[in-house]
Amino acid sequence: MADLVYQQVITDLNKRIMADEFANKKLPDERSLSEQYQVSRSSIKRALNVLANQGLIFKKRGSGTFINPLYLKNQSSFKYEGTNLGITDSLNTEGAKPSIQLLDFKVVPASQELQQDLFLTADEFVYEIKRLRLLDDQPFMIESGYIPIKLVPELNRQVVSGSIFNYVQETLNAAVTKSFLSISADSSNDNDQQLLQLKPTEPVGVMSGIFFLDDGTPFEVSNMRLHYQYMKYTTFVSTNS
Amino acid sequence: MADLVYQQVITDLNKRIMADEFANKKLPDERSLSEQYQVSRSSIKRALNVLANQGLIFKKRGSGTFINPLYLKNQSSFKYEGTNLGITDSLNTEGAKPSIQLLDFKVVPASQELQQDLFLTADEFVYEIKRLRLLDDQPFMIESGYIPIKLVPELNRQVVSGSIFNYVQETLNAAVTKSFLSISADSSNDNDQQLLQLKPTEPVGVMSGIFFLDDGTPFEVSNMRLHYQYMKYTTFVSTNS
DNA sequence: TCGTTTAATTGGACCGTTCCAATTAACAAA
DNA sequence: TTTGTTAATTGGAACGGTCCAATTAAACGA
Repeated sequence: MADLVYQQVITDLNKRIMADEFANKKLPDERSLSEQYQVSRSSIKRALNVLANQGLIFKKRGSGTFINPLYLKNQSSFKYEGTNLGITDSLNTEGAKPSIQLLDFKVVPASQELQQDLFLTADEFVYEIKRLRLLDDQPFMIESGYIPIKLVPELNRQVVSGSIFNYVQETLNAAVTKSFLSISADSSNDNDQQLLQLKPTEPVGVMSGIFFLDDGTPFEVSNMRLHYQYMKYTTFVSTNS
Repeated sequence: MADLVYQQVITDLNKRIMADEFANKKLPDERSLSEQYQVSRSSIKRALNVLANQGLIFKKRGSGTFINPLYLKNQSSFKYEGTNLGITDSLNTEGAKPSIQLLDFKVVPASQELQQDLFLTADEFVYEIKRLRLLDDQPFMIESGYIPIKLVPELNRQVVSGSIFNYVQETLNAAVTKSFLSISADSSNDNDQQLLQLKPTEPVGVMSGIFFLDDGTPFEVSNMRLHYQYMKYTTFVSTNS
């Protein structure tokens, strides 16, 4: 994680910024940083671009590079800081203990939509995994996942009761690092209300998507219905990537 | 938009991919592309990186660059394709005519939170702009925006009844290109139900954030409550940016 | 003092190269 | 044919350089 030059620069600059080392909210110019870190200006630029895309700094040609004082307020329920995109590692638990309750686990034929999303033919099968996720015994997410059996032939109840992505990373040596993610809202249905302890007027947040392995293989189609108070997705949007 | 070398490569590759020119789902290697386009491999890499971060292609060292066949399904309510992040230009209207109904427009002292988010002092003022957005006369979003008066001293009811970001872009020559965005869900309150024509059990999607000018100046704090059927935020998440 | 012109600063785009790591293909040996 | 080794392919990281554009600072003249 930290053997790359530009990654090291990122890490160090992050520290220095958080330590308020740049009191005037302005970073040294790129040529000076290049000198300081004894790396090429290209690597400095690469590091600064990453930070800029996170909203931590703003760059202004002719003027300089400035720290965004509002970066701190950026606290989401999801962090995406681990080595994969699994909920287990991405969730901002804030001290609460996460747990998983397995609701259902079986093998079913791939529906038409699943065939399309997971590159399967009509005669192939998928695991159907329904789980309830909790934080300190408070349920907050109903998760329905579909994974081709051919990708993980040896999935069992025990594995599925824990972090599937971490299991895959250890056994198959393939990380789940990318996904299409769609976020929406919906009224709670009877099942939601019962499992998530919601009143009929209280809604759920919906996060659904397709998760990919690093090589682009679609690994899982997932549908997550969250207690509305637990869904907060925060991001930094920039048009000039 | 298209005078930059790597942008041109992006545009052209996009076309070729959409035209299904690469039937085997594999792009030429970077060195060949460099030759084809008569640009450096660095520029090719830059272009491919953008496409990879959009989820359009996957790159695999030693193997090649491959097209993601699932990219098409990626249709969001929001596109972020214009020159700024305004709703007016970002909304996927699908043929419906967008309109704005001005609910309230006044100048108020900046609250403590607004002072912090917009870099204001206690004696400064902000516009408070409440608007209802519609698509073909169907209301779908209640928008509450707060903009420092010092940034746009001449805002009036007519401007505020249209696209504020476009107005700013034309008059101040400053584009709104970046924002922190937070997405969540909430039960609908009386006001929501009345304005958005919702039943008590039907929820709203909430999108709130801070919008910045290109130079990093916080321009607007916005709170948007959407009819739940109109909120669909789709994105591509990748851990190795 | 004020406004204008000129120079210095600073990030942006792009080039072309070197070395490397992961993967795949080719080849040779059993 | 199968298996193990070697070579070629392909993307990744990093360097260091050129030229440019936006901005700011300095110098200058009225």
